Amino acid sequence: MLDRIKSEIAKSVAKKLSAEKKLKAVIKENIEIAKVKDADLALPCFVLAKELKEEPKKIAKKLVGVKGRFIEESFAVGPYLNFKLNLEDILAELKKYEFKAKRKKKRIMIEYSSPNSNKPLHLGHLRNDSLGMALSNLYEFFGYEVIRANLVNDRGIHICKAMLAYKFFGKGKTPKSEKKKPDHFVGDYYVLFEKKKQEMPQLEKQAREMLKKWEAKDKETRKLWQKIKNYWLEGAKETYKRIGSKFDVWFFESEFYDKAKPLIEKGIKKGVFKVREDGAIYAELEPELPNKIVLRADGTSVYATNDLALTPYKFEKYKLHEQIWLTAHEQQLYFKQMVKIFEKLGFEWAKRCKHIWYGLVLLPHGKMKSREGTVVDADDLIEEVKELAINEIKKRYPNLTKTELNRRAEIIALAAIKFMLLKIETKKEIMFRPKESVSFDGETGPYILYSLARAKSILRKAKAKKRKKSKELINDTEKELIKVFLEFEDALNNCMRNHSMHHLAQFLIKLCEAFNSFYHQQQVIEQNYVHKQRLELVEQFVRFVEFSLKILNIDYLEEM
RNA sequence: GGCCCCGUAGCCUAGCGGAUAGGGCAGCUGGCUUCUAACCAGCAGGUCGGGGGUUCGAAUCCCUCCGGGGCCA
Repeated sequence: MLDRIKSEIAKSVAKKLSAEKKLKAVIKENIEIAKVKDADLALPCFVLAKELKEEPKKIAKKLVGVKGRFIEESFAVGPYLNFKLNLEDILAELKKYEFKAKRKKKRIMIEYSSPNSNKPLHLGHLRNDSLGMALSNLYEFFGYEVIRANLVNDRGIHICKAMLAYKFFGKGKTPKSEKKKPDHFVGDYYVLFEKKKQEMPQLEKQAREMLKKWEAKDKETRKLWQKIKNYWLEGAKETYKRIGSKFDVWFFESEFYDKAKPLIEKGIKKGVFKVREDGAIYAELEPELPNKIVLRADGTSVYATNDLALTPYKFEKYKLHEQIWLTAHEQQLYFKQMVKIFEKLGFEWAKRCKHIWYGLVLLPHGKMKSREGTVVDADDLIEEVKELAINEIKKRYPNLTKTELNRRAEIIALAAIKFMLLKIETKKEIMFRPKESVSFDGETGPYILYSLARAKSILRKAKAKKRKKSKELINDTEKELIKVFLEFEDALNNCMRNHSMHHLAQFLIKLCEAFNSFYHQQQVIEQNYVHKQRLELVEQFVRFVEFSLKILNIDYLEEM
């Protein structure tokens, strides 16, 4: 929508300057949302000055009085040519605007979440999943065919630790018998292992032996492993469903860790991989990057072994054009190394592997460590926030049914958590302080949901009344609100460019702030009639907020 | 030791080289018989970590130092 308006205005300006095509493009590029109150859009003339070899001030002055579509008035302030727009036209444009993007026909796989199958999802996963889902939605909006993938780390020593603890201390126990969510049931044995290890140091050795047995495909070990894994999977899927994470494909490390041998041999012949004295195989990447071990001296696999097999498989099987790994910052070097290795192995798709990373979610005492129990568990967090939401709802609606109370609280809690994680730039670390981080006031998910609910309430009540067109949109708050809509496309484009959803979240905050100001100052519904344009403005607000929330994968309410 | 991020009021945060650095939380003042007060209006709060450079113009780009986080060795 903004793009169309920009184009029109650039056209008008270019006409006045009798500018060539190239200059017209420069003009369009430079048109921005005005930062001053008495204008809607602005054209800073600095860049034009270079092109035209004239002072910016003079150019702005010369352009005063530009006429054209959408333009109500144009005036110069120093080197700026400011525009007041015809708000009726803009509103009409908003009404016409469709949330459709061009079809690019490129297939992309976005791998996100990537949990370990020995413990429940934690707050870090919530950031990953929130981003992963939102990014997937965004890519789809931009015309990609997105395959959402989850790679489960379901093998390794940590898995065996949980298995071993269960074997020793969990005889006959099941998630049902213990009344525990199955992934927590598994996680508890992992924690128990670390605890018991203090008094039973032989456990560590036994875990390693178990891993060897597992790799040798020992029947009994595999049976136990499958059992534990199924428990975990059942619980994890419940959480994924709850937070709205969806996956088209599940990959399990156990199915790929031992499939890289042919590629490794090929790599050795090509000179990409070398054999170290002790027998370990590594990729020589120095001096550009540190060397990377791809197979341990004892022949066991590392993460890289798995990705070495999985990534080519992904491209081949799913005919991908691009691929994204979404992980925390800590794995940046690792993926740089992987891309380099794939390049050296001669895979042409290597350059279309992207690693998108986000800053860690930290706790006041530092990094989350599941082994030490300093983890904010995803399910627990959602429950806690939900309790807070229940209290708030009860204050307002003491007579709701339990089911409805529960339904609303769930949606509000998830909105609060997801929005908290998405409104901050991807690269930034998030310091999580329970009380302050998940608030319902100010720039929060509930604030967005509340604004939307208010708007929807107006729409419901306005249905029965006659619409009456007023002469014009006069009030400042109406103008400010319309102005914010103009930033919508920029917000989406920026999200795409920076792989950060905060632009869209910040847009929503701004839009809701403008809406609430408008709401307080302007009455939409009068006793006998409804203000037509104001109602249309509310309709557009609802449409844009709903769409944005869908991209962010945040569910909303009709009433709140 | 090498590399990657971050540093904006007490706290959190926005700001694809351009107008008076924009919000939120906490604090203070005011507003619910009018479309939902999870809201709104206002006050107060800033050496944009320090220094240097590039530029007509720097929170934004470059260099350097300091502080925080992470990865590799």
